Amino acid sequence: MSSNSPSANASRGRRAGYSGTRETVLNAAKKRFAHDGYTATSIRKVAADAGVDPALVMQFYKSKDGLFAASLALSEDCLGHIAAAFDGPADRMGETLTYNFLRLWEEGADAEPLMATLRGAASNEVAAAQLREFVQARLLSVIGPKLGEGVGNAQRAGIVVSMLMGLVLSRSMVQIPLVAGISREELARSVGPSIQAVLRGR
Amino acid sequence: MSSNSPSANASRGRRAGYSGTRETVLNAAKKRFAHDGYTATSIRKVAADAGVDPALVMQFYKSKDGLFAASLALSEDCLGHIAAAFDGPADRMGETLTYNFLRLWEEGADAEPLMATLRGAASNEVAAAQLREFVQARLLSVIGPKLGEGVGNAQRAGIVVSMLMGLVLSRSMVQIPLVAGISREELARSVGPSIQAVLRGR
DNA sequence: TGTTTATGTCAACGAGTGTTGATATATTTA
DNA sequence: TAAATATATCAACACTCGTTGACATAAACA
Repeated sequence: MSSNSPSANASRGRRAGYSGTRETVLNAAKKRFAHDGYTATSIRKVAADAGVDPALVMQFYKSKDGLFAASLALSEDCLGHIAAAFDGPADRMGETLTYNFLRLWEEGADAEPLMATLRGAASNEVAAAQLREFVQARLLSVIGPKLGEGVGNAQRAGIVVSMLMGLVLSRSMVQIPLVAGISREELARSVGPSIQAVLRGR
Repeated sequence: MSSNSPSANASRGRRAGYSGTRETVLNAAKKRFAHDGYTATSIRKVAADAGVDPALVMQFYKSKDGLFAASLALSEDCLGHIAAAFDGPADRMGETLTYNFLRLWEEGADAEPLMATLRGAASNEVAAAQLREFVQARLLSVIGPKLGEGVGNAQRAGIVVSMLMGLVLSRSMVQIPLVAGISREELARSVGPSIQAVLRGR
């Protein structure tokens, strides 16, 4: 398979050509961590999924924790859609926020890292810390400013995020039929006004 | 240490005398499963916590799954306090429900089994199924009748329970300071009206 | 008494774990 | 070309895991 073109396999963003096996391994790891949790995911399984020797995974990511950390990395504009929820019509803010929050966790590039973080938090302190930091620091730094500086505003934002994570939990992890069976649109419509009420503090 | 009294160690409720080691082991298992999750909990650790040989744990509970199942068992009147929430003043139903729900997961005899179920659901299908059943069947059989038979009432009850589990998640598992730092009373006061709104369907 | 059952310990099995070092090939660079 | 680096495989290490069978003691029962 020798090609005379100098950089035939230029994968976007990588420094040089080489192979794209690193990403294949990382994608397999993201899937495993997101579906099986931290402890139940083994380097050997990830390697098998990627069709690669386990030692190569270690060579790429140093340790299981290194691979896990790489699997939890979020995209740059991860919170873009969350922030955008506050730019729409003010009276439907709660609904838009709910819809976009669920969407963030359920599809797109950040869905698997976020689910891996959530599942991992059940048995891995690093994942719990990352989720804690994601909610308390990053998410609230986006939502907070939209609420002004009223007393207890940050607290109410934390409560809202917690409740929305509860919906994610029921839908994607526990898969409670009554909640998982509803479309995002309908769910956001049902919950939106109440979310908005909590956010605004009545 | 020989005592001449014939039945010195009569543990309450057990058929005969013997020792109370079974309960000691079960309590150790509940703690481990509730704090570390299913996969990270090993029979050897539980045995060590209980000061006992691992083989004895197997003899008592047959397998790790047997021990896990026993650790998830809930008390008989587990849902009593949840039902009681609907007997108080109607205008504070959401607040009372929230308070009692959080209380159920955070203290008392059922707190550890419930947390073990929640943590276990992240990596163990049995635990996920049990949590699913607990919410969809048992919890809703208590809440549902209190809401009458309006269209979508069960769905809204499922949503409420999911959101309340989100609060538990943030407080006890992820320990997000903003949410874990609030007292149950204050949290129930903040969230109560909105919970009630979701429950009633506006 | 003797028999049965419950309680408890010990050593070991096979399997899976994260991790390492040696080694071989392919690609890039000089 | 040759040197250097990246990619990849293999076998093996020390360890933990759930589980088992043999064996010992203690209590309950006949």
